[in-house]
Amino acid sequence: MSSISPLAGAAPATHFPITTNKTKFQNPDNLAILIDKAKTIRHLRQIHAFLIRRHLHHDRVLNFKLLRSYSSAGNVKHSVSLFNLTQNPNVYSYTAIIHGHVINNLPKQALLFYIQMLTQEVYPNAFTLSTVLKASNSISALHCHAHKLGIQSNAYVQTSLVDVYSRTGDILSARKVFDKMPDRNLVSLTSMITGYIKNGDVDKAKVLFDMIEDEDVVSWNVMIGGYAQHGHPNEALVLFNRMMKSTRLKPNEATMLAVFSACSQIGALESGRWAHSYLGYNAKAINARVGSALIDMYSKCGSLEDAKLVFDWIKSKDVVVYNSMIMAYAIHGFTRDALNMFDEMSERSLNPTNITFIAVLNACAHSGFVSEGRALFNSMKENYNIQPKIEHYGCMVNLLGRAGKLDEAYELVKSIGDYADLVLYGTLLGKCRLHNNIFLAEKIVEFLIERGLATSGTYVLMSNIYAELGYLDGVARMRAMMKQNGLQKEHGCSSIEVNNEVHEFLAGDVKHPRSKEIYLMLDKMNNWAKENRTGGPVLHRSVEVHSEKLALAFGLISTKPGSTIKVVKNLRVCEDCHEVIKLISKITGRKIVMRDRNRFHHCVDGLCSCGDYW
DNA sequence: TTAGGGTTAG
Repeated sequence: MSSISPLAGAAPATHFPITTNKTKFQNPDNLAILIDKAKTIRHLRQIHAFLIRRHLHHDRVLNFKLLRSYSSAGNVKHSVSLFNLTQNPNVYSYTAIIHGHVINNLPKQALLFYIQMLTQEVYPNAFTLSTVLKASNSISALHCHAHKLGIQSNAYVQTSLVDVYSRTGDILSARKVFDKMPDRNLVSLTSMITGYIKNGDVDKAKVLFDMIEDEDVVSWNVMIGGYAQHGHPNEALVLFNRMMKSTRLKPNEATMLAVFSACSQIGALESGRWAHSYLGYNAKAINARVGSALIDMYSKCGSLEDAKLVFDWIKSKDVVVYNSMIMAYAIHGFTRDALNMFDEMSERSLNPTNITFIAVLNACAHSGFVSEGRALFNSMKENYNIQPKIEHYGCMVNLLGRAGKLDEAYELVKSIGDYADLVLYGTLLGKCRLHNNIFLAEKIVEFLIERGLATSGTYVLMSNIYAELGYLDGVARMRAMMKQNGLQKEHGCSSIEVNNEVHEFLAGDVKHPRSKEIYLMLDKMNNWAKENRTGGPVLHRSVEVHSEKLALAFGLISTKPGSTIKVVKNLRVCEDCHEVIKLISKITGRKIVMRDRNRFHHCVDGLCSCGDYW
C-alpha cells in the first residue's frame, strides 16, 4: 500500500490531535469527524497514515470522506489515488471525484470521470448533474441527460443550469429554466440575478433583486458588484449605504471590493478611505485581492502615495497586485517607476500577463517613451509568448500617434485588417485631431461612415479638426451629418467630493443649490482666462461652461483656501479647460488634481504634471 | 455528498 501513500516526506511538525487519544479514534465515527475537521493536507496525511496503520483505509465512508477532503484542500492527485483504490465505485464516489476536479479547475478531467461513470453503467443523480454541469461546454447534452434520468426538476440541477447557461451567455435558456422552477429560493434567484449581470443587463437584475424577501449578503454583493462593474458606481454606493443601515446584513470582504471599485470610478477618496477603515486599516496582512482593489482605488482617487503604501503592505504580491501598481504609476505619469516595477516583477519571477503590457504601454504613451514602448510591444510575443490583442494595438496607436508618428500608427492599424475596430480607428482619429492631420482624418472618417461605424465621437473629432483649421463649412457638414444620423454628443460630466459628498455637474448645469455662487465664480475664472489668453483657436462659447469648470468653481467656493481641489471628469479634459485649470492653480495658489478619462493632471503654480503631453 | 458573490484593462 505504501506505493500509493501520499505520506512520503510529510513533515512531522504540528500534529493534529490524532495521537493524543488513540482509543477514542479507533471509532470510525470519530475518525470521520476528524477528517471533516482537518483543513490542511498535512493533517489529512496524518489521518491517512493512521488509517493505513490500523487497516481502516478500506472503510468505504472514511475513504470517501478522505477523498473529498483532499480535493477541498487542493490536492486532487491524492483523491484520484484513493478513487483508484475504491472497488466498484458508486454514484457517491464518482460524484466526489468529479466535484474534486471541478473545484480544482480541471473541467476536462471531471468530464472524463463522468464519461467513465456512464460507461460503467453507474447512473448519475441530481448531485452528479449539478456538479458536472460546471465543467461542461455542451450544456444541452447534459440538460438532455437530466431529462432522461428524470431529475430535470431537481432544484440543484436547475440552479446549476441557470448558472451555466447564463455564464455561457445564453441568458434566454437560463431564464427558461428559471421560470420553470417549481420552488425558487434565494440561491436560484441570486443565480439568475448573477446571470443578468454577467450579460450586462443590470436593470433586469434589479427587478429580480427587488423581489427577494429573505435577502442575504451574497445577493447584495452580487447586486452592488453588478452596479460597480457596469459603470453605475453611484447606484452601487447607494445600495451599500442601504446595506449598512440594515441590521440583518453585514458587509464582508466581497462587498468592500465592490465598494472600492465604485469609489475608484467616482474618485471619491474620502468614501474610499472610510471603506478601507471599515475593513480595518490595521489588518495584519492585506491579501492580494483586497490589496489590488485598494491600490486601484487610491490611485484613481488621486493618492498615489496611499496606493504605494498599500502595495508595500501586501505580503504575497501576485501579478494582479503588480498590474494595479504599474497602472497606478501610469495614470499619474510616473513612467520610470512603472517600468522599474515591471523589471522588479521579472526579478521576482512573476510572469507578466496581457494586462501588464496594457499598463506598461500606457505608461510609455503618457510620457512619449516611443522606443521603450516599441521594444515592449515586440517582446510580448518574442519573449513572453503573449499574442498582442486589439487593446495592445490600441496602446501602440495611442503611443505612436501622440508622438506624431501618425503614418506608423496608421500602418499598424491597417496591418491587423478586419480585426481593427472602431475604438482603434477612433484613437487614431483623436491623434489626427491633436496634430491637425486633415488628410488622414478624412480618410478614416470616410472609411468609418462607409462601414456604418461612425459615432458621435467620429463627427465631433472631425468637426473639431475643421474648426481648428478654420474650415467652417466642414464643421457645418459634420453637425448636419450628426443630426441626420440622430447622434448626440456624449455629455461631459465632472464630479467633486466635498465633505464626503459627491457633487456632479454637466456642461451648463444650473441644478446645483449653490448655482448662483458657482456661476459668479465661473465668470471670474473666465475673465482671468481672457486676460491671460495668448492666441489659440476661436472657441465655442459652450467651453466657458464645461462641466470641469463648474466643478472647479464649486470647489473654489466650498473648500478652505489653500486646500487641494480634486475633480474627476468622464471624458478627456479639453485643451481650454486644461489651460484654465493650470492658470487657476497659479492665481489661487491651490493644487488642483484633475482626473480625466485617461490619466491624472496635477496642476501646481501654473504647471501640469503631464507636461502638456496627454 | 450537491446550487449563488469578489481585485487589475485602449
